[in-house]
Amino acid sequence: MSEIVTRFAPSPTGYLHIGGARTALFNWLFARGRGGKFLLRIEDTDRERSTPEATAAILKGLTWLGLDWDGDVVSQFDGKDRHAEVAHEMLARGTAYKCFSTQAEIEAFREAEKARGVSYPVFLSPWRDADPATYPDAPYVIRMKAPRTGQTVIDDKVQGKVVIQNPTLDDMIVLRSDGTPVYMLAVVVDDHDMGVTHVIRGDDHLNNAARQQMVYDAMGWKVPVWAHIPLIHGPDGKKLSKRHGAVGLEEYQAMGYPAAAMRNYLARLGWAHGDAEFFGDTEAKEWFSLEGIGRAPARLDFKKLENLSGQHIAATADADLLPEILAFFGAAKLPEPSQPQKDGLVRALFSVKERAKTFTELIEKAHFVLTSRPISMDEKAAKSLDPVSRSILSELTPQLQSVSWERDKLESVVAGVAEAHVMGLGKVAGPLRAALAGRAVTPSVFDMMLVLGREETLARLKDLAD
RNA sequence: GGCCCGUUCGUCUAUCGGUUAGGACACCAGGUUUUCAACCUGGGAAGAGGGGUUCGACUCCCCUACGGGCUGCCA
Repeated sequence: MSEIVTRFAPSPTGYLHIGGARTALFNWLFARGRGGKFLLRIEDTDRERSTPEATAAILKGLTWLGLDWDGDVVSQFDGKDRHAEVAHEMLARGTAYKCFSTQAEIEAFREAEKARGVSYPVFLSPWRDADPATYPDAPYVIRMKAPRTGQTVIDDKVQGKVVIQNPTLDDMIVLRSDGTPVYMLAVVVDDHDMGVTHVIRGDDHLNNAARQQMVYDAMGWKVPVWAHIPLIHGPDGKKLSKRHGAVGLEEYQAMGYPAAAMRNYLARLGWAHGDAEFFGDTEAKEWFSLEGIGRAPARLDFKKLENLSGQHIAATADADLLPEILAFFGAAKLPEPSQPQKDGLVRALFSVKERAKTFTELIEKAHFVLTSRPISMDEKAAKSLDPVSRSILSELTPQLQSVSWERDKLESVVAGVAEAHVMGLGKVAGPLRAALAGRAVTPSVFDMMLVLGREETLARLKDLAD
């Protein structure tokens, strides 16, 4: 058994689409789990729509997602001479021919057929079997001489055997009149030349596979294993589009989802391994198989993503979490934290990582170490600091001055004050929370005091008294 | 229009002819609780519809409905 080679081949027409990211992930998991290679090729043969910025965005997205590719990024456009060469080889083999029909002629043919009630006009070029002696001195395209009868069977690992009737397919153009290759030819040539053994891609290419398989056959090349995966839909079940919100992968990073959670979630979208829900790369690589891919399109479910995200944040070691959080600041276009803020974050991490579902939530809860005196109060915090509460806090202050700065000691001091006023701990914790963080949603007040230290804690309480 | 693909709880899915159709997220109720989150207990919730095949169909076949894809000298 030879080595497995997969590839991801996006068009550089914008950002990295979330569906594309999943396709890339599947290819990556399949190759990496079997000691194979995962290649990256940019399908930039459409010069008008391809931009270097888009290519950069795709590489950036893949890098963030943690999908590393083997070798250099291949530009499909760079292979245009090779593609043309193959087209001419097909010509020489008699599996392709020059077609001098103009676009206007073809258009007119389609119009006429439709007017006659033919719903799907198949253009049959008059040049298919023409005598070269009759060739005019005019621009021409090279068309593949596709089989006119019989059927083409795509043996797909996800969709099963898909049968296409050959007469429904016209002789597709492989080389345009300006000598540039068409995508359908370029993919096949590139996949063959790159040694791709498994083509895992969106099922919008399922029909294309038939024509591509014809090219493989025409050139006498080995057909790769096909696996056409269903597309991802929006939460409403419709095709994913911008109105659904996040379609670009970078938006997910900006929303504060860790890459590991994205990999986990995306892997489970349209693929399953029994009841496994929460897992890391090691398991995913080991478990991933083409057989486990579902046949129906899956919808995006942000609630589930969020849940997985929270689990991953909680399960990640502090040391690994920090660089990700710092990268998040950049992705979310937040000002880079200062050194003291970073230090505070490190000390506070234990108190926030298990209660944050995203990095956005995490830094919101870590606000108490990111802010500095005087603490500004949000509305809810200000509301909890009524005169009664303030006076209770002022009673607390002297006791905190002398207590040993340990969690259980702090707890008993605060509980003691609450008891003295015949109230629950919550009645004291609320205002205390506000005093320390200026917010109503924070980690445990005791954790905050521990992180802040005696001096800062007292200073924040004292600010309130003034 | 034609061709191709799909259809299990609200969502992601398990099941690969014989199960009380399982899990996860979400939701509801209760518990725990210093806020949030987490956690514990319990609950409601599914095989699109119709025909076959079979001793027996969510699983196999056909039809319908619905959804998606393709139908370019785009990728």
